[in-house]
Amino acid sequence: MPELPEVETVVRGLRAPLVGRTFTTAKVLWPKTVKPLTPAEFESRLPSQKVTAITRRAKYLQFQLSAGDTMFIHLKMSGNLLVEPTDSPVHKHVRAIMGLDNGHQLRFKDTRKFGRIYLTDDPHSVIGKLGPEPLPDSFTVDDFKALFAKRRGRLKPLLLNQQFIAGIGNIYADESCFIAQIDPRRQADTLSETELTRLYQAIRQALNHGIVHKGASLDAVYLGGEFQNHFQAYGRTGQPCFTCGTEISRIVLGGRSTHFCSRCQQ
DNA sequence: CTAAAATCCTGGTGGC
DNA sequence: TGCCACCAGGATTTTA
Repeated sequence: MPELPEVETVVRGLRAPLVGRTFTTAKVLWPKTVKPLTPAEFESRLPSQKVTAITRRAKYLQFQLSAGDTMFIHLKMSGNLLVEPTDSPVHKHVRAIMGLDNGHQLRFKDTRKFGRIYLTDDPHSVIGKLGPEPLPDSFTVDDFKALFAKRRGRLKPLLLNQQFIAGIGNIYADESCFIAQIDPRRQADTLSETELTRLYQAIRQALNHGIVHKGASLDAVYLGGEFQNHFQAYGRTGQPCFTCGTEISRIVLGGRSTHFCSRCQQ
């Protein structure tokens, strides 16, 4: 359940139960979950550290800890974080358990085992190479245009490149291109000033919409609700474009499924 | 330099 | 019901 809006929603939901709490135990059930530490190192280093703040950088959750460490969690494709009573049943896909000082546990559940938990005193080693966050007002349209200077390659893979711009995933890349009415196959250095301005606004609109909507109904999203109704391109292969009625196309671009309207998006 | 393919993993889905 | 190919919201590494 990745992408910036989901991660932001998870962060907001974890602050109340976790900020101010102290970790008392740690158990790694799938060894590769932790980096760069071994499970034994992680299990001895986390306990006694208190959570002082939880923030987000790109698709990473960032836990500020009292001993000066930072714990980053990347959910990748299927990760999720649960706060559950210590005596409650542990789901089979839980990969790490972090005990709290109030009878609860933070449990990292991740079916596909791609997710990672980093514990380090050097945040730069984890998030140092990430591109800019697209949502703060300090990130201007001029900043966005500057990113495209002397960049080659097609547009969509560039939007997915976290070192180029941080936080955009496959869904919001497709949605942003649709909103901006730009073909995701375009060479990045052929976009006009007008198109770049549209794309900048589209990215922020799509991401903000995702945050607002998920904040309101996170449960409905993952219980199989009407979430997909909010997408205009992603996952709508063969269905009519809401703008012109043309069937939405699906192609593979940069190894990722890509959905777009061949008529609206030029 | 771009770019495609392989890799890490499990589970759901749709075709036969 | 079984079997199988294919698909999945990420990101890095390898290969061309």
